[in-house]
Amino acid sequence: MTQLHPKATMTTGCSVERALNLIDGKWKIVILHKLLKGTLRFNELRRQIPAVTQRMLTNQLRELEADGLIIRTVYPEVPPRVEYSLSARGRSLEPVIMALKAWGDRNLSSPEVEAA
Amino acid sequence: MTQLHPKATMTTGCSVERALNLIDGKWKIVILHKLLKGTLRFNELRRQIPAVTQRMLTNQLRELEADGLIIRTVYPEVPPRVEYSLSARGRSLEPVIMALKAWGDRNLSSPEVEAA
DNA sequence: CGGTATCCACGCGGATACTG
DNA sequence: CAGTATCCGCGTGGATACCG
Repeated sequence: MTQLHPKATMTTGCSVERALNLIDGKWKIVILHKLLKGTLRFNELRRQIPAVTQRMLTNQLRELEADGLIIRTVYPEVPPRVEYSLSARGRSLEPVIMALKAWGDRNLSSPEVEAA
Repeated sequence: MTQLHPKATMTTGCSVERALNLIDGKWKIVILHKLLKGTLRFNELRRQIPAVTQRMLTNQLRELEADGLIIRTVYPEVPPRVEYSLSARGRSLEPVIMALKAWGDRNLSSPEVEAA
């Protein structure tokens, strides 16, 4: 045991702060976003998020699992196969993720700024 | 120069990742959430977010300002007065923040609810 | 009041090597 | 394929003191 992800859940502050505790970490939202489209294997996730390292991906996946946002399924096959999918709780974050994506598409795709 | 907040903006990954770069940091979303209700002074923000330290609050506010999400107004008065408010861009994040808050309220069963 | 400046600890996170 | 293990730099962020 490397004793990573020593957080899982926290109980401080308002609902916004507490919600953030579940989705902070550099890659959680991105991972959840990818999984919205369907179940993915470990290396499929890696390929879809090139900037993440293996270590970090594992770490974030473990935290997401510990928080009940994703489901990790191991198939005891000869070439190991592990699939990650959203739990009901994780899927309930879809409005948040899509709102964030919509905002990103609108505010970051266009180089123009400050449309007051 | 303390050389803090050396990020401001990044341009990597998909729109979700890039959007996250603007709102990562432990307190940004919380700050934006508080400012949704109206302009606040520095110490008013501190009081509304007890867990944040002065240093971090300053840091996060500077980054938010650099990213054009909030507006910092200094009133040259004898007891200094600095007010923070959302920019148009920052206010456009309201759907994201409210979606997150709604999710937190529903999934974390918060003991208290604040009026939107 | 609204910050800076400085010191310092800790853990995040990258790089690399190894495994069942 | 899907991880662990280990090393380690560096940024994050707390505590404290000071300032205009």
